[in-house]
Amino acid sequence: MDRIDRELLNLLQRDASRTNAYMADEVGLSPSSCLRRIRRLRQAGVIDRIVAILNPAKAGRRLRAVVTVELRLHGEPNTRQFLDLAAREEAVTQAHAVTGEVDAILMLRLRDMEEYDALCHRLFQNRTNVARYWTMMVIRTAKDETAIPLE
Amino acid sequence: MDRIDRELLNLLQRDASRTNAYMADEVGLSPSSCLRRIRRLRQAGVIDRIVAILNPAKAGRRLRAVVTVELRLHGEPNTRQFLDLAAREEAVTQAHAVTGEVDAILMLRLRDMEEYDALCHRLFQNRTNVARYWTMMVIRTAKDETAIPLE
DNA sequence: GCATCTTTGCAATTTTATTGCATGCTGGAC
DNA sequence: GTCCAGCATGCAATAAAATTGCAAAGATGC
Repeated sequence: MDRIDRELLNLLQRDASRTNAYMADEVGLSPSSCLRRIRRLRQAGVIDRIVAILNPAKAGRRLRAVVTVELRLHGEPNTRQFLDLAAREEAVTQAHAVTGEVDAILMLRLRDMEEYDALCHRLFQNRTNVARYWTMMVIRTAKDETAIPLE
Repeated sequence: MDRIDRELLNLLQRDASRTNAYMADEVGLSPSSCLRRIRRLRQAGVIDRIVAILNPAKAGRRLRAVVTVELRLHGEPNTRQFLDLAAREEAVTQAHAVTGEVDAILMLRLRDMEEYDALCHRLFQNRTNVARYWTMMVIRTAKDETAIPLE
């Protein structure tokens, strides 16, 4: 993982649709060397995957929300069980166990409030292990970056 | 945006590194038709970009945190100012204005607690418009999906 | 039902990725 | 400092993939 690898990763994190020749030129390598480095980074698992990022507005998922969740029964197996339940939901894009006043935090992508309502019923009502939850609807997003900063 | 477009988008959201011929076969189209659809989806902005998703652990950003922020002065211009400040930070991967008990929420990717400490000083200390903030360190991530669910 | 505009598949062409191989560089042992 | 082993590199050839023109099929509006 030298300087060139980091440059390549940064390029790929911004736009992975460019040709190998372009990126080779960008980092000052021959196409073959560049390709072999990228392949190595993939096989080593540094690059997890290459994906298309959609425009949420044009894909019909306009609403975004963050939900913090306090569980009734805390501790590992209970938290895990709740997270697994949440992870199965399409609208849940991220599900984390966290430190602090709450036990878990969910990021949602919703079509409308109807979907939110239905989701709440499935995840937070009676039978589940949820004591309380707080929903924050996203008003405006100033930054939304998939790239991980490399030193 | 018919069934085939949605299938293509779903394929691309999971793995955009496959060949056009493979995806054409997957959705039952000829390579040329498939390519033209994908190009159209890109030009229409439905596909925003194609990016590499790195493995955070192997890229040296092991810590993840969610920070909720209550501002001293609420309202549009103040919120915007804070978000813009936060967005300029490398470690901030997401910055949202939200409804609820707090005004903003930040998602962080950190190398270590030292970086967290430095970030807090820059974003939350004295001169800034922050009244209080609550940090939730991510213990475990059960789901972390970039794909947007398409009906 | 007809004319028009769009999408499709095929085949040819162009571009891009991939590989073998010889060379050069790097770091460690002595 | 010198030698050696192990990699990374660039070049050129090859294989694979993307891209385009064109004619036919399909959808849309009147």
